[in-house]
Amino acid sequence: MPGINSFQDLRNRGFVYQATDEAATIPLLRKEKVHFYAGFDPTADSLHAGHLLPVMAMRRLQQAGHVPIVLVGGATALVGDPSGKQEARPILTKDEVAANAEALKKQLGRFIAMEDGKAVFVNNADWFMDLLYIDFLREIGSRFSVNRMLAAESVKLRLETGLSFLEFNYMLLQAYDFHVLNKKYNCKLQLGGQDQWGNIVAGVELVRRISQNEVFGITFPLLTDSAGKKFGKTAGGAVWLDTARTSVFDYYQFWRNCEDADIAKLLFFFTSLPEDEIKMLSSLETPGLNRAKEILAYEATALAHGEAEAAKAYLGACSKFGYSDPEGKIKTSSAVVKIRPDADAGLSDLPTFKIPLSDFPAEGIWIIKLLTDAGLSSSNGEARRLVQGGGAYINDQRLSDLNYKIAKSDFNKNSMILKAGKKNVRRIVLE
RNA sequence: GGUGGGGUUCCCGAGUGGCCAAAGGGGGCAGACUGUAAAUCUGCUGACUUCGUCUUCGGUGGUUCGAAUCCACCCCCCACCA
Repeated sequence: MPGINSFQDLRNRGFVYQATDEAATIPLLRKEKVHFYAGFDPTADSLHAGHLLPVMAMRRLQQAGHVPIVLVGGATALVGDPSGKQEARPILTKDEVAANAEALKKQLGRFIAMEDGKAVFVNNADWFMDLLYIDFLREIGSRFSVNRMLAAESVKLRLETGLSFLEFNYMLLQAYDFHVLNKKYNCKLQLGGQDQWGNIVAGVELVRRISQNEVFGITFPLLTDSAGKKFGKTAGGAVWLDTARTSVFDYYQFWRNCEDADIAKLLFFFTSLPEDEIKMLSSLETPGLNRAKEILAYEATALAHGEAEAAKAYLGACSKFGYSDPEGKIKTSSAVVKIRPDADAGLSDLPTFKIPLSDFPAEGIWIIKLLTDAGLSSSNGEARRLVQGGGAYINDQRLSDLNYKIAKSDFNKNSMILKAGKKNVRRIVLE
């Protein structure tokens, strides 16, 4: 890749936490078109924001001309990676895992170009499911030292709370993945989170022992917000890429609501904006910093859900909370500048809950029920507390009457705005 | 298999017959202050048609007017031993 030093690029953007052999990886990525891989275990049917770091790194390397091998762990998900976890996960059925693998593949395709051999998609179920236990033990198991495995940080942690033999095997499986991919695709590099270090090193060593090939690994820092909490979690739990679980609007809002201290880091990781621009944006003073957050939110949302959806979310949010840079004074290469602020167009882009006109009761709709039905609270009790605590708003008027019935007169034409707290908005539409 | 220690509400963790929907902390939600930030302070935090009723303290039975608390059996986890 002439002129591009991919390793340095990753390092500059903060992706590199540890590397097995930095001195060798730098020239490798400069001189060759490298097949590299990262794995995703299909333990759920959707990725969430916490998965995105490796995805973004793969994307960057791909754009620099390297070839990502996206591995979905259809087999390893049946075992469960103990790394970085306090306790064993519930074991999924094979059917669940297979269905999840398909769903993840689809989502990953949005971030990583899959066409024309630009990327390879594999599922490790393809080589694990027919493997014979004794063969595996003899060929692979024999090359592992239990003494060494016990010394691994990820294992040590679990030695205190308990680690089943099933999970203990995970490291061998992941190492074997690397070996298979090295043999089949000449894969030379594995990426993973910081908690994957032990597994990655195991793979590097296994490949060397079996085939004498030199392969490498890079790990990413553990993403936490500045409060040290795990990244990608918010009000309703994880921030999913699946719009059925996390609406585009909420996805946008997740990024928009990041902490000041994290803005530079997040722009580096989750957007493709140039370094200089990111440094400029993240060093802006108060109102400008909010523009930086808008840009982050727009860019991240556009990647996950497309520019059109991201624009809607942007307009919806701005119509509610205001534009932080309405005159476009802040220079940015982001396509967000092309979106025309429109007086009220944004309102219709807010998450909407529809009520058929025919279902509208003559006596009105109990506010508590509507709050719950519209998804702003998870139970009537919670809705009640919300109202009692002064957190419920109808058309931006605080509502304190627990028995309030929403009447047709509360609607503007056929819509009204219902809010739980300042940020959770639902547009209620009669139709 | 033996011995000992455990399984409590989202998590950690108190509670050893009624005052227990269950202390305290964490997390979460909301309010005030703000910039849709952070920090801080305040309130809330099982469900329901909030009068009150119902479900919850590993499981199942039992004792009792009454059990998370006592008894029996069972399941699971941890430590040491084998």
